[in-house]
Amino acid sequence: MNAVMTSVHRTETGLSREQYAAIADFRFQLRRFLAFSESAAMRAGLPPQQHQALLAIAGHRADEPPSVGMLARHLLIAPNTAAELVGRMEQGGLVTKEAAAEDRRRTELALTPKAAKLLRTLTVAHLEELRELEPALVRALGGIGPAG
Amino acid sequence: MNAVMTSVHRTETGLSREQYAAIADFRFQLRRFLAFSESAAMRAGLPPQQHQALLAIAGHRADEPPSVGMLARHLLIAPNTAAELVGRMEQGGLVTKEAAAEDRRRTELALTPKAAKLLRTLTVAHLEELRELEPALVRALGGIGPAG
DNA sequence: CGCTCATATATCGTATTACGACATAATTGG
DNA sequence: CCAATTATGTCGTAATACGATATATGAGCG
Repeated sequence: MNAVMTSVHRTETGLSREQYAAIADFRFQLRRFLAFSESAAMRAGLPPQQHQALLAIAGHRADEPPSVGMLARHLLIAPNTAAELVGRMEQGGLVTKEAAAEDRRRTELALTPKAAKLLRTLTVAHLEELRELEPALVRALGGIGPAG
Repeated sequence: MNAVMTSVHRTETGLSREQYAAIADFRFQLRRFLAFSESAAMRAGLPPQQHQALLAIAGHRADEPPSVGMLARHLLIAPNTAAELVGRMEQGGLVTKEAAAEDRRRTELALTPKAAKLLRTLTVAHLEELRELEPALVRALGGIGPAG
């Protein structure tokens, strides 16, 4: 809104209660979306992180075929954690593992039909929910930067 | 749903690889921010959820004074989980508890000076980081709704 | 008023999962 | 071919959220 610093309730530290409230609200909106996502995944019978893994595999860029390490980078988890996650997903019949042809250290991943179907259902629900939550998210984000 | 279906690479299920990639990218951007936030909190000596609790308390709306239940609602956790969280924060010297005057079932919370200082530092860092990440977040969000 | 029900918080045992430390296999670079 | 690096896998541990349960307080009502 205004270029200069004219917000009310500024404390001695340079941070106003409004700024705390703006960030808190943004985090609340994030939690709302994440809670929806977790709930939807669990209702579909998937631990949330396995849903994220399926999404990362399905949405992988062509230059980086799905692998354990690719999952670790995309999900921002340690490589050994990704290996454990993939192990659970294989047990659940969601992915298949196969040593890569060029570099046999790498384990390439593929979704099973079961996983593809689950992910499709979840994604439809997420697209709808995101279109509903987007305004609140953008508004919350906007309340942080310029407005102060 | 949508009026016309014209996106490329549409699969037999009505979801394109681009849509999966768009949602995956949005989640990746969210994880980047959340990972920054967790890392910043840990570096400050705070478990991430305790940082969120401090933020919720500092940014509380005037009509709902900070309490265990208010935290549960704001952080989207069960009331007993919020009670445990507050217990850990009290042990850590971050909050003080006091039975509310009007309703002695409620436990009202207040930040200690130590917590206020930690939160201020963290918030400054978050404001800066959010201003940097905001474009990527908005772009990722925009890639979902209209573009399909 | 006394009783019952609902609400707010607290406690405890359990389950999930991410990590560090470590191990193994495969590739790379001399 | 050997040393270093990379990719994945295994195992024990730690953190924390939850369900079940308990206690205390408030609210409604005959």
